[in-house]
Amino acid sequence: MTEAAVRRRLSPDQRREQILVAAERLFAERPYVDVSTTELAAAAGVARGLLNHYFGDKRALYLEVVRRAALLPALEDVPLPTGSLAERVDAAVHWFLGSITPERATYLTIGAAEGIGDDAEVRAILAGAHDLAAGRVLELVGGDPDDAAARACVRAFGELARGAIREWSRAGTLTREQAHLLLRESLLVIVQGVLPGL
Amino acid sequence: MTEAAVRRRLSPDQRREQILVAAERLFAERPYVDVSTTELAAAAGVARGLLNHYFGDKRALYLEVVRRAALLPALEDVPLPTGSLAERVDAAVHWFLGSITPERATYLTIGAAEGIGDDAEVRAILAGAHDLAAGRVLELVGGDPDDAAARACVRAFGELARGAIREWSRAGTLTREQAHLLLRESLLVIVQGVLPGL
DNA sequence: TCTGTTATTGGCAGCCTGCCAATAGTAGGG
DNA sequence: CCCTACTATTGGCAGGCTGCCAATAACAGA
Repeated sequence: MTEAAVRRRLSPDQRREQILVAAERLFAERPYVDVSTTELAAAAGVARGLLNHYFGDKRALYLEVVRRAALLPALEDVPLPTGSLAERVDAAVHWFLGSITPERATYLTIGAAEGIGDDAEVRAILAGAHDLAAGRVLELVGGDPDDAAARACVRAFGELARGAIREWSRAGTLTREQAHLLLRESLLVIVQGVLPGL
Repeated sequence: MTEAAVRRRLSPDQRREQILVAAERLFAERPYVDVSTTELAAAAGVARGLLNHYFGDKRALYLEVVRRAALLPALEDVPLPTGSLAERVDAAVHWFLGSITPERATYLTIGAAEGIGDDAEVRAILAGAHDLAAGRVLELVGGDPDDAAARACVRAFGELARGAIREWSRAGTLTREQAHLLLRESLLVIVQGVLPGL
């Protein structure tokens, strides 16, 4: 590849974004250790040292990528639905399923293929993002977002939701309708059969 | 520590086991990259080169540890319960919750705190173990283990189960009874409200 | 055009990993 | 009891990767 060897000077924000985009792609398709900083720099069309300049070290860059990927569904806002409980539950499920588009597929690889290893910082990032999404769902279905136990239940439901979405969107073992059915019925019974009994 | 510097010669099986035990501990409490082979060897009381001799490379050792940890609950067998559907569901949930003892806590860190990164081999290991557990649950509740869609639903339920167990056993945000209630009601509605509608 | 600012680069030093030849426990035969 | 063959085990070498830092060169403003 006869790359443009001319050194161009971008604004820090642009350069930062450029590096993050390249890093997100590489980190998503291969495990952390298999992606070298040399490779990251090449993919971003940048000298290796610049990664350290902008992010400190490789790990910090990685954490930034994880943060952005994890927050994807939680960021978009959705109008609070009205109607019966069944309708609000359906709307919540619809939102969650719809928030996973092909170009957001990176979200699905989160925590799905890594092994053991207790990384406190990564755990905090994921926990925060998942909790945010859980709070959103709890609002949508008309629950109390300040009820710690209820929130924990919905966080656990989030695991079910991500699992179902992976079965549908990656494995192809469920259709979207089947995933929707699974999540709707489960969330409904949680809201009206489990939360009151806590 | 004035370690026993005497070089002792063990049987390959013993040495292998000794290394695996040490590696499981280290890999469980810190991310892969932060655990050096030097450290692994020291923890096992062994020269660094011996790791390569027994496992090939660091990654292979790691995969072996993941494999053992992931298979923990799936390995123990449980008698098929009899009685009503509700009773069988309850028994299945009880088995899953009971399979997570403190000394098996490593199981809970699986896929819970690492970030993104699509590792095909790790994914295959985890998928196999989770599918095994799903098949077990499907048998316990009297479903058809050969129904691909049903199996996918129960695999997704497995995610909920691991999430609930983490909320209970690690975060402490749910009591065991609450986790049990959540899983029982969810599994019940899946078996009788979702699976028939596929 | 020139100059100051700072985005960007290239190379150095240290650590980690995989490999391999050398070493030394240990069992079994004499 | 000694000695030898087998092989478990070690230590060091070479290559690659990472973090750091001083040198360089775009670009804006005067």
